[in-house]
Amino acid sequence: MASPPVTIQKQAPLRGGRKLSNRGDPCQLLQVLSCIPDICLFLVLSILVFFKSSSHLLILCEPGVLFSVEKRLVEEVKSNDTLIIVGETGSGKTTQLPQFLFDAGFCRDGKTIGITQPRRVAAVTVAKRVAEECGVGLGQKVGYSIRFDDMTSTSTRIKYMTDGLLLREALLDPYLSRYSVLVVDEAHERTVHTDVLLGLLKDVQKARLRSLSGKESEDKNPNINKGEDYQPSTLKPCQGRKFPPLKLIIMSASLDARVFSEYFGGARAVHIQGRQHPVEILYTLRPQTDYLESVLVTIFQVHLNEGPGDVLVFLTGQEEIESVERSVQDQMPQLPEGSRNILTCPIFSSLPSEQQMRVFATTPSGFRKVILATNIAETSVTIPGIKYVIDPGFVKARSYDPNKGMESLIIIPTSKAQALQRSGRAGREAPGKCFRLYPESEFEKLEESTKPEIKRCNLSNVILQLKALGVDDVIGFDFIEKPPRLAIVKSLEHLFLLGALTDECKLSNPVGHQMARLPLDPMYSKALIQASNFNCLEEMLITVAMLSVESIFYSPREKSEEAKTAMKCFANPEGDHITLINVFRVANEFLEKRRTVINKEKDEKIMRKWCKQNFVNSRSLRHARDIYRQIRGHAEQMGFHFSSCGDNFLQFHRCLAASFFLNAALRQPEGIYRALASGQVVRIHPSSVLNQTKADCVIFNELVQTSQKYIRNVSIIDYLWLTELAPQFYMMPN
DNA sequence: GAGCACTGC
Repeated sequence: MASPPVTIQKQAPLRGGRKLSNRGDPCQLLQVLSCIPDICLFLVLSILVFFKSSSHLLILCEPGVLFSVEKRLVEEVKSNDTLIIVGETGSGKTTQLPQFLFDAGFCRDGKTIGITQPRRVAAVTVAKRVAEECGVGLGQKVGYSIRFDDMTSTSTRIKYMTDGLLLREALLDPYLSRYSVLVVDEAHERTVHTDVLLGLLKDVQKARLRSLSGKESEDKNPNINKGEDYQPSTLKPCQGRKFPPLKLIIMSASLDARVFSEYFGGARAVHIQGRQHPVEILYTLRPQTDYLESVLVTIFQVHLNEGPGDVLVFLTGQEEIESVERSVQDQMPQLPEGSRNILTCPIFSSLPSEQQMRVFATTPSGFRKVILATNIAETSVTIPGIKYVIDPGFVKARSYDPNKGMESLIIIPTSKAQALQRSGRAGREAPGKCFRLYPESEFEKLEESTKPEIKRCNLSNVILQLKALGVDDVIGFDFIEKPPRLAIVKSLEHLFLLGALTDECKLSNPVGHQMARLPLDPMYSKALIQASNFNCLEEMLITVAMLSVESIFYSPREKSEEAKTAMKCFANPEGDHITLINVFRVANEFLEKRRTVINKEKDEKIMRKWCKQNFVNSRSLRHARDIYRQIRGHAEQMGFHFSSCGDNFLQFHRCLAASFFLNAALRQPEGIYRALASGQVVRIHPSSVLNQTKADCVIFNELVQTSQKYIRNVSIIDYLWLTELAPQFYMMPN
């Protein structure tokens, strides 16, 4: 296991893309290659100088010619309905552009400029900064709106929000009539929400134009010559209302603006130069057989041979992070005296937040921080002080098999865009270095960009949303990239079996419409609707909220026995669903008993303490409580019949069967289970309370392939209920 | 008897 600490000789950084073989290096691990041609270096430097004296955006129009951008950008927006802006990180596009547009009068008549972000934290932090820059209180002229947290008012004119939230808004206001401009930021990340939003906005833009020209009726009239490139809007007609044109701005960090430009009919694209410092890229000479070993060697090489600065290492998951951390600790004593000053710092999303915060603490003097991160550090979290990035070139990615209805997590090579994003993390404050642990020839073979999420996920929710927006032909919908046809068909089938769609594939009334209104997985929405009929709405509200979050139980390796004992207090022999209800109820009772007045911060503290004692993940529980409150509000608005089954869970279990019938599994002679819908052989996940019990028939909520095919969140049901409660799927032979 | 990247409504 032990790998000898490696000494390497220091090499002069090169410019101009020349390669050096590192003769004389016994390890021959690394080879230097600069990615920054001299001309670029010059440009970046000249801009840096300019930035010192002005906070304005810069636009690069012709080589070497710099314009102050405000006027120019506003002109571009005025003369183009759709504009693509390619801006590097640090260009200030997200904070500056909306202010320019506001000043240029785009908020006249009480209209709003909306800016979408893929992540909640980005929406909040950018809004705060812009409010500060404008010298206004947050929630006045500048505000943000994200799920569970709305900081806007009637006077808000610059509104930052998550893209998912804007999609929800479109359900209530299909023409997004309050917005004069919509800016889709970070479009290159291609999340499901961004992709659906782009398709929707393109449609809204067309429909608004048509509302002005009074040609709305043409869509419905077969006698009008519609020309070759005629594409009717799929939105519901706007019934004589007139809408001003919608300005669309797509902002992307990647260099392939072409995809977006082509999608929007050859829309104009402009580039904005950023403030990124140059990063030197280094590759290995040969492919590495064991990338974790290479990571270790490189960490020590950087530590022994490079100047001061913290190191960021990209790994694929918790297990790798913990293993590398152990190895670094084990081998540190072999380093020369005076060099045993590495401080390792893990960060991944399921790590409790107090421990995550360690990466932001200033490195004690005389130490070098080595941050071991998943791709949470790629976009979600920006860590200061990073000068060196070590990138083995792998990522754990979700993939989805529509045929089997199964998700799996697989380790795959990163894309070029991802590798670029990772290396950029070394150049945020000063010039840096990125060590890619593969040869340059391998880099050339990587995919240009990461496969858009919409091509590798379950589409049921997307399709339900589109149907609710009035898009009936989802297969024909103008996606920027079409998801696999099979995935669409399977999801349509799925929604039909849940009763959300009619035989004509239209949204059913009221079930389909109700399901679309609930911000939940369609199967969970269906469970809530069913629950009214089974007199257990209260219990089902808790259940779907708890099922909608990351795992509730937290079990650190070193305290797994204690965690197991703690979990037993909540366990119910009927299954995981009641067990989750127990956790929610006990936590709630504890809080009710402890609190005197309602004080949000104090409540949180009490909850965190309770969670720690009971090995419950406090972040997950808080999230579940938020979802519970939100969904309860929706259920009240929709006039659901509120009821509780108390401790008589028979009806609750029948309701589980009636809702999750597509996820039923039967026990086989050998103690394994067979999933009825797909015929796959599965096992009950060891974290389930039903693990090692012998129920004949169970329903489950998740089927995940890891080392085996596991079902998670499992409860016992009676086999006969399936034919009784879901005859559309389990027809009895006559 | 396992272990799961990251988001979002």
